[in-house]
Amino acid sequence: MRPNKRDELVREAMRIFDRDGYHGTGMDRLVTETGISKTTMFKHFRTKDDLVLAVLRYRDETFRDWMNRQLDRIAETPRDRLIAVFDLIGQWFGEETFNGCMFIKAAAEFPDPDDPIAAQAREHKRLLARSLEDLATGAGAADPAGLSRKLMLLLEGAIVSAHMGYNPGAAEDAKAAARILIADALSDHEPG
Amino acid sequence: MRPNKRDELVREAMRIFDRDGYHGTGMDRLVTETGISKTTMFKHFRTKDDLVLAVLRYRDETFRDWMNRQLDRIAETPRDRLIAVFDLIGQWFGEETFNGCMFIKAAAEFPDPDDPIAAQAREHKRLLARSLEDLATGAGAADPAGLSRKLMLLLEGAIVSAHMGYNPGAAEDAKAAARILIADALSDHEPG
DNA sequence: TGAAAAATGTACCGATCTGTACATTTTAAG
DNA sequence: CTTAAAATGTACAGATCGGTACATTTTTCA
Repeated sequence: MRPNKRDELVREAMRIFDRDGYHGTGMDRLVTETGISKTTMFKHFRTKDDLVLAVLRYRDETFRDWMNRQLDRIAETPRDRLIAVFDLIGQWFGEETFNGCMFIKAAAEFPDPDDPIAAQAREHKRLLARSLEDLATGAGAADPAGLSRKLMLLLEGAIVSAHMGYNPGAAEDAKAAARILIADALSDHEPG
Repeated sequence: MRPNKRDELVREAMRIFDRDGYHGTGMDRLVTETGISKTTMFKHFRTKDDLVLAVLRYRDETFRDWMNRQLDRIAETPRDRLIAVFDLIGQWFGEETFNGCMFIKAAAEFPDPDDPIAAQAREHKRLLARSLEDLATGAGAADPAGLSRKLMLLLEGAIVSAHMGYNPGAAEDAKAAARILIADALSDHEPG
């Protein structure tokens, strides 16, 4: 049980930051809600920003891991996996604790693009886009990077629409749109 | 000069909130940067949240007004206007002060969906979606609401991608995707 | 069992937060 | 010019912010 409280703190802080926001969550609140002492927190993390960064790294890891594993499980072909992405986010949106994307919200709360937190958020999205691009390549798209970027737009848009609460069927809409874009990208017509 | 300082405050606060975030901007900072006294601020707005709300209302008004006027100016048909939306956001992304969408960021910083600030953000998006739906109806789409929701996904996705800085060509990607979705929505095939 | 490491509780620091009190000055309009 | 409204400056209240000091207790592991 070497770094035990540390991991526990990261997991709990993730939950609380996601629910209440980064600036909206004070260290004292973390103490009372996790039961972990402030002394311990600042022994593991020099600053609150360091904790936020660790939370985002953990979130990136678990989220992409979950998505990749689920995709492998529920869909066979790269093309089907590209579409299944939108089933997964629909499932995510349906969770009681769903409160939008922690990286989009981090970008909103830490406006300086040079801030390591903003950089980590950007990197998470890059990695997601890379995964989609690999699937698009496997599906035989003529321009896999272009298809990936378009599908990322749908993904981000669905997350934001669902989070803001003005489109409860955002995942289904995104899936329908994705089908159209994928069909277009896999057809052999001339671009233009 | 009845409500003069009030309007000036709202305009300046919009700029500063957009740049530094809502929780990231203290009232004292607003005082030093706008030159307006704190006494005056709290005479016009009972709380900071009231000021945030006024800022969002002003932003909603000016943004949608700008978009509608520009659309009328640069495109003739409803179909062309639906596409021109993505030229406009590309123009917006290119502004030096571009820092994402104030409503998406408000939703990120004020997580309670019953908060009037979150409600105002939601309402702004509903109004935008309504505008797109009207254009889709004018363009002869079989399912204008559905097309509007899909285009909103692209719009939100482009804003987020551009803001987070991982896709500098987000507006162009969104425009290309929009062309495909619009063509599909205006064709007379059976829906799948 | 004993020693090192980890975690705790409390009390505190200076800074910043939203918001107020109040007396004074500036501005606008008749 | 007068008068009322608007805006200002200062000073402050009470709470919370991130972060630290330090002595004590708990846990781990050999």
